[in-house]
Amino acid sequence: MPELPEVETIARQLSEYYVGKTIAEVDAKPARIYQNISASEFASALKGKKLEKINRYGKFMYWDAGKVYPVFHLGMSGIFVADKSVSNYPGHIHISFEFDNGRMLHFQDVRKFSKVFLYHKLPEFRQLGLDPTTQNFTLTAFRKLLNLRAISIKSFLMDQTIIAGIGNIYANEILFEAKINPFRPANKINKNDSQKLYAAISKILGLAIDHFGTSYTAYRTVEGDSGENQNFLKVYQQNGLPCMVCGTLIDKSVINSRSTFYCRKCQEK
DNA sequence: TCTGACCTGCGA
DNA sequence: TCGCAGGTCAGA
Repeated sequence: MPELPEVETIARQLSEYYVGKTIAEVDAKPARIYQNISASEFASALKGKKLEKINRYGKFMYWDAGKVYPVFHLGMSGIFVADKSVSNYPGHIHISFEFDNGRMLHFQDVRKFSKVFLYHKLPEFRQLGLDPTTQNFTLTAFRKLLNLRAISIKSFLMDQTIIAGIGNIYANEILFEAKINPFRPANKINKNDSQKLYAAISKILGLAIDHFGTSYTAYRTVEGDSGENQNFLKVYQQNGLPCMVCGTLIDKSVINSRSTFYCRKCQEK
């Protein structure tokens, strides 16, 4: 599910509602989502802890709960809901937090592809590449990364060890914005196009954050609302519809087993 | 570098 | 009933 804009939206809402509050109770049901800890250990480690800060790196969200750091990757269908009444699938709630102000927070994942970790020091995410919302993501750094890889530019954008946070929806939208064919090898992107691509990454992700993310299927905000960015998509799931720029019908293809949407005219090879 | 598996719900 | 879906990773 969620790519960088959706995780950012959730992190911002959780910060607003829950930071500064103490976790009074944790009900963590055993599930395969726990990676380095059991559900019961996760619950007992967090009970009584004050939620100091909520951060995000790429598609990972991590909490600072006073020397305890739970880390969440939301997989394809993981969401946080403020109240069970806003959940479409209450039977798929895996963790429930009760805060000292009486407010509840539930973690739900229908498909159970999420991952939950717990660390006792600040996580560093060394296995991940640059987060495009950080200061380290410069045009110079981006061009260096491009030159190193012969894989398709779409695969490049979605490789979390190169750039952290871009998934299938935004890879398609970013390439359309930059007018670059998704099959082009990353190391064949020239100087002019690398500049356009670099700008498109920030623009598309920024707009999606402004629109509270894209709700194509499972994603909802903490309050159970849909995001709004699905109303602004130009190519993702638009196959067979005319391109907004030139009118050519949007094409659908497959790259690395993932649906790929692009305009053959605007994004010529 | 690519494919299939993981899991469940939905729409054609 | 079947194929597909925002992701990741092991294994070929």
